[in-house]
Amino acid sequence: VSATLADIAKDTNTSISTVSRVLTGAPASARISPSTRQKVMDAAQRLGYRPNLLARSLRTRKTHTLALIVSDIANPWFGMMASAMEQALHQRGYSLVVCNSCEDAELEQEYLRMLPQKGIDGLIVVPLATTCEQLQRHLPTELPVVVVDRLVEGMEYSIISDQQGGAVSLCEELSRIKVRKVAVISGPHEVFTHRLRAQTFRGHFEVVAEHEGPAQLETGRAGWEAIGNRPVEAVMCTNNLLGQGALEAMTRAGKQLPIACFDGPAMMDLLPTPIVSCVQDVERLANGAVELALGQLQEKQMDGRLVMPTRVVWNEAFGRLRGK
Amino acid sequence: VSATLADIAKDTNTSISTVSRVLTGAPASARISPSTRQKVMDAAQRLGYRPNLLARSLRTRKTHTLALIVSDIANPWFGMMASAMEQALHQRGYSLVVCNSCEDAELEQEYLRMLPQKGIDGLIVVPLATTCEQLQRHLPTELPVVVVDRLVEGMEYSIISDQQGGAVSLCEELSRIKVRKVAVISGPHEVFTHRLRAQTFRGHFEVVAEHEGPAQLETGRAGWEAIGNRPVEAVMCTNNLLGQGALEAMTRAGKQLPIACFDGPAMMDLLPTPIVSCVQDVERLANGAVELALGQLQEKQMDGRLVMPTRVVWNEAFGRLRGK
DNA sequence: TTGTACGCGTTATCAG
DNA sequence: CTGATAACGCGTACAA
Repeated sequence: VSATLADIAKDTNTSISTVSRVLTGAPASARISPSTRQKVMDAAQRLGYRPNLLARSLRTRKTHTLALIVSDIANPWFGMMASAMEQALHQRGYSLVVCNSCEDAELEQEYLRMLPQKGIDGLIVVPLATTCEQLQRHLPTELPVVVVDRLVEGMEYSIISDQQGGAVSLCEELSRIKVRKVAVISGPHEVFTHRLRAQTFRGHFEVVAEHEGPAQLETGRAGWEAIGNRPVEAVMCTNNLLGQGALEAMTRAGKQLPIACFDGPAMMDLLPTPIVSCVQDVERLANGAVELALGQLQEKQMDGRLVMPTRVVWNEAFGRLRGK
Repeated sequence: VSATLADIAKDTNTSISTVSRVLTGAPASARISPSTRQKVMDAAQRLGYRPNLLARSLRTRKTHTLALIVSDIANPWFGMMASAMEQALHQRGYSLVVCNSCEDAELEQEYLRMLPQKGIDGLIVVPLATTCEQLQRHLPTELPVVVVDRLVEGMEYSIISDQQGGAVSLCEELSRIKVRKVAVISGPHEVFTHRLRAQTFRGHFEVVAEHEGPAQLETGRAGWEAIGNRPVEAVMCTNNLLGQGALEAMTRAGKQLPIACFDGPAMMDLLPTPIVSCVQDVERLANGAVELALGQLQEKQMDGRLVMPTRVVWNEAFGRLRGK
């Protein structure tokens, strides 16, 4: 398809190695006569030479490609994360292949098995797997892995937000508006973030209704239904999708209870329902994860467990309740 | 890192070729003695053999990897598209690398140059480039390319939604509620979809205000501001982000003019503002694009220009205006 | 300063 | 049925 080193060597009456040296521009190319170098570079230009990165990767064992595994990149939160990662990576000459585990542990394992064979330099993952053993079973031990938004015992590199801090802030905001009894709608307890957030919620309020399920819109809706006519004063959700689902169902039922959730819905300012949200700094999470992954590649000494701050925001409706 | 064909050959006292034949399971493996085959498969199992797909790709010139270039995967619409594509691809044994062109023509060119070197089997792109020449300048002519959501003169394979049909439907809905004068907020006219949609809008209504800019939230907000106190009866936007931006600004200004847009905001049902939206079937677009890309790889005969239907939906507030 | 030769792990051709 | 052997395109000791 494209000219190869051999083509250029032939064209310039030199050897492949010389051409390689010139074109890789490495220190080796320092000791090369200006004349041949010029000759080679001209020919490369003229023949439209493009290095075959596959071949190079086979040789150097570096693909300059990372993989990202998340449950579903259609989730806007993961979309933002992936976007930020891709940009950070591209800037440093890396590509990103994305994988949807679809909340399916089997599928996740399949990716875990396949990706190393494809040759990736590192892996960033928001895992379903909860143990290091499950995660690394099929991975070469020397493959850099970064766990994002989860904490997995035994995994050295991870980056998360301050879950408890954020959850506590949410609780405080609800307390401030005199809430005592809440409903908690939560993602799977096996999942780090959901478990932590729900726990914190329980510690602060009297939980008169609780619903658990996949972290999806549908669970949020079902969660609202499950409340029935119990005397809840606010609804707390452990992520954005759950919050949105609960909000939908609640609105449809003509109610406007305050909602507290993580990474709350876009455009909440336009909604009449009081919403307070603890938002994670997705960009910092993404950049941090990239940093950790690439840092491992350069065997850099780093703090392996990063914790990012969160920020609590609320919409106007909540602001009115809250006063001042 | 992992066992190679050579390792297995050594272990079983056979040759690399035999091992390869057994393990690739191709028709060639039909003529292989059951005994050696068993021996080999056992050894492969025992040594934990994993084919090095890089080496295989170098040989076969197939990477089983496609690339997707979009302006920004953080845009939920692109997120959904990417997600659907990835799932369709994974099902057929392909991976997906995603690239954000960030609405930057230079960056797009950079990806166009780099991706073929990395070895991809095909490319799916929602291009900024508007001519075939710009698009294919750096691409090997034999690389399968599918253009999504745009029409580029000279590109054989593309998949779009029925823009005019959808735009007309939107107009009809507005007409039905007696709208005559509208504001049009549009993405760049160079971009196929924005141009077509805006044109159709202009053909149906008296446009008393028009604003053009990058297809971003900010442009939507600015678009609203630009209306000033002109007598508009509805706001028409050429995509989701613009619609959302306009909606925000309008709500903040305490107005509730009807909004018509494409791929309208999530959760519009919860909003008091009347919204009518023409939604594209992202999944079908995604699956169709994958079909077209993989079809080219198998040299399948296909209709190269697919047009998908759209669907008009509205929220309750709009429904009330509209009546039955 | 430059060229030769080998290896990365596969697939594919051609003898035997 | 099986085994050498030659690619694929590139990097790099080692030799000249």
